[in-house]
Amino acid sequence: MSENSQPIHPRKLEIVEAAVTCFLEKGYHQTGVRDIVGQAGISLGNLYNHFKGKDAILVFIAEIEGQELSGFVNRLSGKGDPRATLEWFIGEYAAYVALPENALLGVEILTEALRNPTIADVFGRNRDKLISSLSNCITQGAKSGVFARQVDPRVVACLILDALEGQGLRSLSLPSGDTLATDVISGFILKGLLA
Amino acid sequence: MSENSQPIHPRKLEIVEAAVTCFLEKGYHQTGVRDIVGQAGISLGNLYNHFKGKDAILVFIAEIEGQELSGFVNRLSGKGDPRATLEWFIGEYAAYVALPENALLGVEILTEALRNPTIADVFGRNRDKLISSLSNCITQGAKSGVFARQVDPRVVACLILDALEGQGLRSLSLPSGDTLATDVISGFILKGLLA
DNA sequence: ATGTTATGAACGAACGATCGTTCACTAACT
DNA sequence: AGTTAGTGAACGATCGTTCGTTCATAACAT
Repeated sequence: MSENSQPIHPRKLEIVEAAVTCFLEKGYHQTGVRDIVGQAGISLGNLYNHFKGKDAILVFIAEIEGQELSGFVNRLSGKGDPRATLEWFIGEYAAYVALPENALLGVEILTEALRNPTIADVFGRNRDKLISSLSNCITQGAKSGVFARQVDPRVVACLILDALEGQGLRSLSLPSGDTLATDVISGFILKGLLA
Repeated sequence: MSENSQPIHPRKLEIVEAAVTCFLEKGYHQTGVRDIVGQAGISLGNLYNHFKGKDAILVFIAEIEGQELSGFVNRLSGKGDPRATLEWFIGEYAAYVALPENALLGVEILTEALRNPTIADVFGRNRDKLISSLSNCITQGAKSGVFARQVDPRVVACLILDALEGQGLRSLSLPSGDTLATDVISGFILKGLLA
């Protein structure tokens, strides 16, 4: 992990924040660096004092996203009751990906990762940590007999993430956060998971 | 549905095919019209004799995708045994979205639909038909007692689609088509669905 | 049959706009 | 004096689109 050997320049965070705003509104490729510096209220050249280029901004954002996910990873890797942990995760992660910012940025990073190796690297590492810890939680539940033993827990973990993220993406087109859907998904997953 | 009142100009299909090739390789926004006409082996101006603009090509592709999905919709809406129909659907749709062309084009259209109303319209209609027919199949199964009655079949239908499409997208990074994963997903869904 | 007109596919130069990036320069603070 | 943050003009490239034009064929009139 890239430790904060030196605290991040505040201006750099301002730029990131402005970039996020633009990426959410127009998407990564539709956003020009001039949009970003305009939103940040700085000059064009100054952006390059803090970032090597446009790409580096998205990489930085992806890394931040990874840090945000570490909260989930830690709890999933903890020694708590697997079923309670999983139920907690589903609820919290559903809420997390239901935020437009997270849903939109997530899909933006995902699609960019399809063709941009640098992004793919960061994204892949973040995702692998999440899948592994979730998969591990399922396995722990199986060992204690609460969950059914899965042939491939990682596939189930992916299914859970896909379902929650898909719902998060879909909630963008809906008036308000549909908590009902989350309950339905949570119930369905638990039924499929319980021994 | 827009019936083929007049057969489509062969050249138009050549352009679409070239565009698909480019979109798969570079993505929609990263592809220039010059890339497309280069791939198609035609002149720049000629493209505009067949399409109003770059946007119209993607709309056309989305419409074709909708036609391809109608096979699934028809069978799901049929009167066959719900469980057999569902199992068939999962297998076939998993195979469908495991094709890189379909997986990549799908996510390309989805992300474009997030901000492009025209694309959102076509995409939304196609998706709604698929969700409705799948949801209907689940409901039929519940009526005949094979499936558990769902509070919201549409949410479950979305979950199924998300799981399959997510796996399809993930299979892009894998060496070969992972049929094991499909079986795992299929088993998990059925377990959650059966009465 | 022959000349005339109409059609529409095909072309590629050119347009104005915007792209990401660089660079020479200034201002401020060590 | 040296370092750092900041500026915006300028660069070459590329963007999607428009335009005037060519040309082979089709339709029609004589």
